[in-house]
Amino acid sequence: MKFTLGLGSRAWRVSWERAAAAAAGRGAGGALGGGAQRVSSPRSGRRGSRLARALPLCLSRGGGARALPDCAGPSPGRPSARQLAGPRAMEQTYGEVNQLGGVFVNGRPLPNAIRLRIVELAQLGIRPCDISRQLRVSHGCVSKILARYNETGSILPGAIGGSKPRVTTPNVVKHIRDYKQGDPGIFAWEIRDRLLADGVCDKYNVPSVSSISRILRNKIGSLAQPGPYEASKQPPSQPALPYNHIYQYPYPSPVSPTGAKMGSHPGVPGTAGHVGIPRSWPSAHSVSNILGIRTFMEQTGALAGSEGAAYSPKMEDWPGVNRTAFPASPAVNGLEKPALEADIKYTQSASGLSAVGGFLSACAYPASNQHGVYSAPGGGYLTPGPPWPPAQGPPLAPPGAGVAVHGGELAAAMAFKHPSREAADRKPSSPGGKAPDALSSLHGLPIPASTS
DNA sequence: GGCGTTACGGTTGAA
DNA sequence: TGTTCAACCGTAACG
Repeated sequence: MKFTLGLGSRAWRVSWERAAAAAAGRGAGGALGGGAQRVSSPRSGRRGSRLARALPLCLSRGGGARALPDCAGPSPGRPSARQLAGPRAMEQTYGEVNQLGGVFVNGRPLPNAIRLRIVELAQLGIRPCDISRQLRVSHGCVSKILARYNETGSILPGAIGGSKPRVTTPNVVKHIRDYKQGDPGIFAWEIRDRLLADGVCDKYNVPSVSSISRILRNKIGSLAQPGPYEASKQPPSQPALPYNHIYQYPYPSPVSPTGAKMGSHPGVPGTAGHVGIPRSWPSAHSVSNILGIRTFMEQTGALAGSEGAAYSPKMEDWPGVNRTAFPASPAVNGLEKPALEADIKYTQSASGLSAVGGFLSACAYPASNQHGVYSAPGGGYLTPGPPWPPAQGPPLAPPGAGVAVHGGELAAAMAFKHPSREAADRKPSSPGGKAPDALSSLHGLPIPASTS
């Protein structure tokens, strides 16, 4: 059995048997805890011992999974799908399987649905190690996502690629020059203070002293004449705080979903009035943010399974996710439709490997859709093991329903998670203990006791 | 056994 | 158009 994964224009074919075998090889129970064989090696050689490298997802013509011999070779850098050549290159595209049996795409973020699920389970009081096993995501990743969420309130990955917007805009350079001309003996730190005082920059985009010094040295130099850079490139109406919408990147209050709902649908400018947090660059989107948008989308019927061809299937193309898109769409109120589609489309089978068929039927997404990459492995993220979900409760992700949480439910459940939450709120002191009542009804999921 | 940290190979997109 | 660079990613392993 196979399924096709899509990553942008790349097609990823993944053998489900490979994933299943990778999981089964580490214990029939599915959970790593008991049967997992930890691949242990000295740190110096750990890269060469990566199971993911040894067990790439390969697909032969006959449908049987096999490991490409060259995948485990000593050559630096495992060949990527793009690098494969030959008559069967089109067939031998693959993702990777981690030690837990989960499928991931190296270099690419986990799907939002998984990220959301991680946060959700953590807030249910499930320990990160259990989350890791259940979702088949490495514990480092779980830890990372939770840490990020606790820090920023965002479950989304940071902006990948691109460059940070320059803080030394022509306007800033102009002001620096003015300051220097007005007071040739001014220090860089004084210029910095004046940039702040005059509102040319704020604390998030003010150039560093070293940058100012560099500007003074390189761009302003003798102070005699404005450089061609400033003269020719300065826009006629440079905003005083060109990157404020970036640097004061806010995330909405979980208790005010209204703004989120009406937030940053593509083309709809985001609303202000959020609390800026001192994080300079990466994007952030709160869970409630996403859910708010989801609710909005649900209300508008946009989630009725439409493909939304108008939106890029690439997560980085989502405004607010992609660094590039920040200026065009603040997206401060959450994900746009593509992000929602990512969650919606990322279906997971609660019954895991035993329900591959059902999963596949629910995963009829175009291969060109990147989220299809995760839509398939999504099932792999779920432990096929017996105790999850508990038999007495509804599954975490009913087949066909996907991992996408119902916006209203999770929004309510997440509402307690205020951005300014304290560390004490991060995790229950006793993982197996009671979760807040608001959470205990989330998805109707009973809070499982600690498995250890 | 759980978890924070980090090296590593990979992807991405602006310059 | 192709390359470089610096951001990010998740995994695996260490401690």
